Amino acid sequence: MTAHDDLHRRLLDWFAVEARDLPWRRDTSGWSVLVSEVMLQQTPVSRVLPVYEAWMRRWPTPAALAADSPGDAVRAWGRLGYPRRALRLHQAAVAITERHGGEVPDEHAALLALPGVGEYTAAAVASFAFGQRHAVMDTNVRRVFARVVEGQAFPAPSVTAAERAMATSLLPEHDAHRWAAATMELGAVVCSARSPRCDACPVADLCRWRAAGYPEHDGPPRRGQAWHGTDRQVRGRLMAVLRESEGPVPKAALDAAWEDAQQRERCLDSLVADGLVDPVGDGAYALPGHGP
DNA sequence: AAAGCGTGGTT
DNA sequence: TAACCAAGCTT
Repeated sequence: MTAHDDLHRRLLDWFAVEARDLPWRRDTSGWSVLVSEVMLQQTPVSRVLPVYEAWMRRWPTPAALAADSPGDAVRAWGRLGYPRRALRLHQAAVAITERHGGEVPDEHAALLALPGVGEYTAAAVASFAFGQRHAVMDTNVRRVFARVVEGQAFPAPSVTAAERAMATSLLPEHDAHRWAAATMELGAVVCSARSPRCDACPVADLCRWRAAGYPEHDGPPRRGQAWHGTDRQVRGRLMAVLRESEGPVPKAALDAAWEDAQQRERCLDSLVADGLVDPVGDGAYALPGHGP
């Protein structure tokens, strides 16, 4: 019986009782898990739920999504944010249909090769859909390990080699996928960034951060993202106009979305370059249609 | 490898 | 209220 075994058992027992009943935990097919993971990138569960339900009803398989246009995906994405994720999920559906016979691949490397799938998402799908053993390191897991294991308030800005080695060494031999889900869940509902609920934590007495008296974060400043007046805000305005319209919109409709013409044009150009907007002629613009 | 990329709820 | 935060990825 090692210290790790104790940590594992407590978190797994806690998770068995406290796990939220989420739709992507009921339907753990590769497609369900992939869709949910992409939607959850930088986006809270509460906002993903309704979009996820509608999405899976409309496109129950990768082939179904691949058969519709990228613009349909972007419109269905609604206000989840980062609409390039919708584009990449559509591209992933096309790749899965063409290269993998319509089945979400179960190999980490094949998952990683899909558009919009990075290290975290590949590990998450391999774990949650296919029961494999991977270090799944999202913002929740990283914060939990930083606190419980390292005694620090927050992890480094990006994953370090040492951090990955530590997470890998903590992986249990069995039930690693459940361990991944449990540590994520703890970070999401108990060991939160702003106000951790240590009174409800199953491993509070093992936590080095707690034992050290909750020292403040001492690393490089955690940078927030500017918003007002940025290109991101302008791009969001332009996309909202296109999303809310059935078909193509005249340039004038986009011009009304932002005062500064130079910035507006730059953003429109960047959206076209990103494939999120199609110039359809006669000065009109639309969400991307089917390819040529 | 640092910076860009949406949106809205919480503090 | 401004700042922070949310199951990251890409270039």
